[in-house]
Amino acid sequence: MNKPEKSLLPEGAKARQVYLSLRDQIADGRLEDGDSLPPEQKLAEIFSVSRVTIRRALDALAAAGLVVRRAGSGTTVRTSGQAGQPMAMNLATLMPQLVEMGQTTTARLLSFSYGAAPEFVASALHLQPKEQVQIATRVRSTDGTPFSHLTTYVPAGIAENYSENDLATTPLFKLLELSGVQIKDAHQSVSATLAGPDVAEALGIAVGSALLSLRRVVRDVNDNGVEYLSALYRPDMFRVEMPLTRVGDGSARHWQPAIGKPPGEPS
Amino acid sequence: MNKPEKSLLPEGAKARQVYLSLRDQIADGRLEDGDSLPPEQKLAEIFSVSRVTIRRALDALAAAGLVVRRAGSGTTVRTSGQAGQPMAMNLATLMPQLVEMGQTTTARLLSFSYGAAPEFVASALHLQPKEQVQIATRVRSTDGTPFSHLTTYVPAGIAENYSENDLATTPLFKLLELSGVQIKDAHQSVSATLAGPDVAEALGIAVGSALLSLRRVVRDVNDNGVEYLSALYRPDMFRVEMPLTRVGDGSARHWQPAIGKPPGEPS
DNA sequence: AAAATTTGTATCTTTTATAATACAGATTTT
DNA sequence: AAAATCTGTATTATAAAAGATACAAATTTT
Repeated sequence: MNKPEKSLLPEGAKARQVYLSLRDQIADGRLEDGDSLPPEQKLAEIFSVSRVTIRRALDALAAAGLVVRRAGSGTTVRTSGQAGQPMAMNLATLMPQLVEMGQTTTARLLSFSYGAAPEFVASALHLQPKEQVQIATRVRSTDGTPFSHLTTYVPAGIAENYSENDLATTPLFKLLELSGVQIKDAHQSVSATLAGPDVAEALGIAVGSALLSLRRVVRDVNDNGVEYLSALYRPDMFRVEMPLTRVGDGSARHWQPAIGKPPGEPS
Repeated sequence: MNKPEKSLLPEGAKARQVYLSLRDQIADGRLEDGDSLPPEQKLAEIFSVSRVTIRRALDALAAAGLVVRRAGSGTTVRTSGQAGQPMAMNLATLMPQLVEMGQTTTARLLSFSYGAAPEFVASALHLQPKEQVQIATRVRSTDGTPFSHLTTYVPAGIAENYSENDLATTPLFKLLELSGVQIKDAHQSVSATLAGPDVAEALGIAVGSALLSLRRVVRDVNDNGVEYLSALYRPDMFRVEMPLTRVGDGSARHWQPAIGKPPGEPS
């Protein structure tokens, strides 16, 4: 009745550690495509764990498609033929390059309510304490695979200009502008966090997976905060891309974000 | 002095899950400063685990300073008085705002060698297969606390223009320009990953912690790749900040990175 | 074709995490 | 001041992860 349950992230502490170590060696080039891993028995000695534990780690690596195992022959690294490149959000456009990639996204509304703004939202949006905000949580998917978990906070007065249904179809900042809000600027902050149970379930990933975390505060022409976004992205499906140019001369030489130009194609 | 960072996520699978869930609820505002958590017995029922497991999770939260526990009274969320804001790297300058923050960083060289470029480096830098590169791994600290783990790949011909010692004192792109390299542009890609054993040890964090991952390819005026950087940052100490402006009219309205302007102060 | 390797599978033991339960000490409520 | 709550601590039992071992099946080497 219970299927083997091929987990991408080992539950146990040691197996997980071995998995992460090998994954890192593959990711940073210490182990390259086609390289043979040491036999399981050797790995067990290297990591000072039992072969069973090594096995669990290798199972996870194989499930993730990072290695190929063949009885008698051994385990080899396989990084080519990896799942297509993750979706990219170009900083210059603030929008995922969906059109270029021929991909479409769908949104599903997980929760929708009005309530007092949490402290950090109120201060970021310059709201009165306890001011009412609309809190909506959505999951975006591409080709049926969820890749982002979005929670937005919008002052109640503004949020009343669009319907709960609109949220499932239209990007929020479009809704805001359609509502007459004059967006002036935004500030994004990117970081990383671990997936908790609810987010993990919504995104179809293991609890404790790494997530790209993006927070965005959007302000209108009067410097009133109109949107606070807390977004979590699967790092294997989403990245923030930033083309940069070196400008200026001599000691005034500095970096500047390249605008309007997509990132250089990988040859 | 800095305390040895007792953030230690629980080893066990369930305790870790509870810890992450509660931590997330605190992080995203569902639980606010001063809020009382349900008593341990209630939490055990809510999460369907034993009180012992709840206790381990709360121990970790308390060690991380996110909650305060008082016998008889209960456990309350404490987010104020938290460790100061993380260092920010402004996109517009590509440099951490160290001067403004009155902070200094030191670098420690973990490894230094020459070898064949890993495939992904070779293709990103447009190198010949097997071309020699200098591979250096450094850890940067601020006030004695390590916050980033940097691995750089530089073509051997270029790398010979500076010494191993220079690496510990000077940002790499400065060394490159001092070496006569004319940097034209760069491309950064930001994502997230989990800390493996070696990185975890170097950064003084637990294995399996979330890390901000940044990859940067720097090219010179002839479009030759001169540096490949793979950087890992502690998310509690480092963020990438991106100020953005809405420009244009009507349907041509779009986002643009704001340049030369530091992010708005949080009042 | 035989021998040596290496992965696949199975069983058993040991260790560790979790569960269940009880009660003491601190704090608040009645 | 007594009762009700809640955290702190301890004990024992059960479940899960890890270790140890043996051998079969696939592959490579000799």
